[in-house]
Amino acid sequence: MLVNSNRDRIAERREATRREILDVAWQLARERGLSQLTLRDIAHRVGMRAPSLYSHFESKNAIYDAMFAGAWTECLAVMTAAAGSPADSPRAAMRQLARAFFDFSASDLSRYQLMNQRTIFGFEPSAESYAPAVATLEVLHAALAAQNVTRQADIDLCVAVISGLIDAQLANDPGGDRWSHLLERAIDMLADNLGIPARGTRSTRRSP
Amino acid sequence: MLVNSNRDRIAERREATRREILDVAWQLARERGLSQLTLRDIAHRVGMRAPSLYSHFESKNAIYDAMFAGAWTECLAVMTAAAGSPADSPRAAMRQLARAFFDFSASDLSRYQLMNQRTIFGFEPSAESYAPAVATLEVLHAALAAQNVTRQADIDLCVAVISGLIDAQLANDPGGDRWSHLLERAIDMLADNLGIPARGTRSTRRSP
DNA sequence: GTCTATACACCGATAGAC
DNA sequence: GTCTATCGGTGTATAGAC
Repeated sequence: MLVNSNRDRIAERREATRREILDVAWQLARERGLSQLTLRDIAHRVGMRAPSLYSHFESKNAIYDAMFAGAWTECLAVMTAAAGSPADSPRAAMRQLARAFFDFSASDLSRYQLMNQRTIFGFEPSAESYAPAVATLEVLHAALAAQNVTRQADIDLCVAVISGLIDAQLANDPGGDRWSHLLERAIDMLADNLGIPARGTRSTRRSP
Repeated sequence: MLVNSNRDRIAERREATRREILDVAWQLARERGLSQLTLRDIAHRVGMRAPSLYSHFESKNAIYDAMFAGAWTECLAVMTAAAGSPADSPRAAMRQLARAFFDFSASDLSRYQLMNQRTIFGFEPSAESYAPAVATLEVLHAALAAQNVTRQADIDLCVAVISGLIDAQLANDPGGDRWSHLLERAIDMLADNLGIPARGTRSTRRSP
C-alpha cells in the first residue's frame, strides 16, 4: 500500500510536469506561432534544459500530438455541453452548437491551426489523439440527425460554411467580429437549404 | 543602343534567374511544405550555393513575398478571365467565378496557405505584393455589384462560404472532390439568401 | 555584379555522466 | 530525471575571389 501510494505520487508528479510543459507550449505557440515553437524555449520557461523534455515526451512531434489531443478533448466538452442544453427550436439548437464551436475556435488561432489546418507540415495525429476529434464530429452528427439531416453531403456543407466563417474571421479580422456576427444568418441560410423548420418540433427526437 | 540592348540582355537574364528560383521554391513548397522551405534546398536545386540567392532576393522573406505576389497575379488573371466570359444567368455568372476560384485554390495547398492562411507566422506581404490580391477582390466586388450585391456583410458571407469549401477540401480530402461538388449547391444557397434570381436579367448591368 | 567560402547563432535530437 | 557536450541541420550575413 505504501509502495502503491508512493508510485501514485510519482506518477502524479510526472503528470503535473507533463501538463506544465503543455501549458507552456500553448502559451509560446500563441505568442510566437505554432511552427515557431522550439524545445529550448519551452524548456527554458518550464525551468529545464531542452534535452530534459525528452524524459517526458519522445519528440517535438509527440508534444504537438498531446496538444492536439488536449485541444479536441476541450472542444468535445464544449460541444457536448452545447448539445445538451435545451433549445426552443431546431434552428436554435443548431445556432447554439455552431456558436459554441465558432467561439471556441475563433478565440485561439494557434489552437485552431493545430486542430483543423495543415500548418505543421507532415504532422499527423496519432489514433488516440484523433479519437476526441472523431467524438466531437459524432456530437455534430447526432445533433443534425435529430433534425433528420443525415446525408453526408448535407453535413459536409454545414461543416464547410461554419469553418469558412471561422477561417475568414481568424485570417482577416483576428480578435474582431466581422464574420462572427454573420454566423446566425449563415445558420438560417443552411437551415433553409436543409429544410429545417424555423420553429415547431423541439430538437429532441420522438419525445411526446 | 548596343549598351542598351546589352543592359536589357543582362536584366533579362537576371529576371530569368529570379523566375527559376521562384519556380523551384514553389516546387519544394509543394514537396516539403511551405514552412519547411530552406534556402540551401532552393539554391541546390537551382544549381547555386545558398548565399548566392542573396544576389537575387534580399532575404527568405522576400522570396515568400515574391511568391505571394506571383500567386495572386496568377489568380487575378484566372478571375478576370472567368468574370469576362459570358454567362446565361446571374447565378451562372456567380457559379463561373466561384468555380474558377475554387479550382485554382484547391489545386495547390501550399499556394493557398501562402495566399490566404497564416501558415508562415509573422509573414506580412509588402504593399506591392498585396496589390494583385486587392485587385482580385475588386473583380469579385464588381461581379457581385452587377447583381446588386454591394453590402459588405453580403460579400463577406460569400467569401466565407466559398473559402470554407476550399479549406474543407484541402484539409480533409486533398486531391479529391468531396467538397468540390458541393460548390454549385452552395452558390445557389447564397444566391437564394441574397435574392439573386435563378434566371432572367443578364449579368451585365444596364444593357438594353 | 555574381559567385564561393566561411562564420554565427539557432534548431531537433542523441550520448553519457551524475 | 536532469544535466553537459555534441551532432548535423537551419537562416542569415560578410569577406573576398573572379
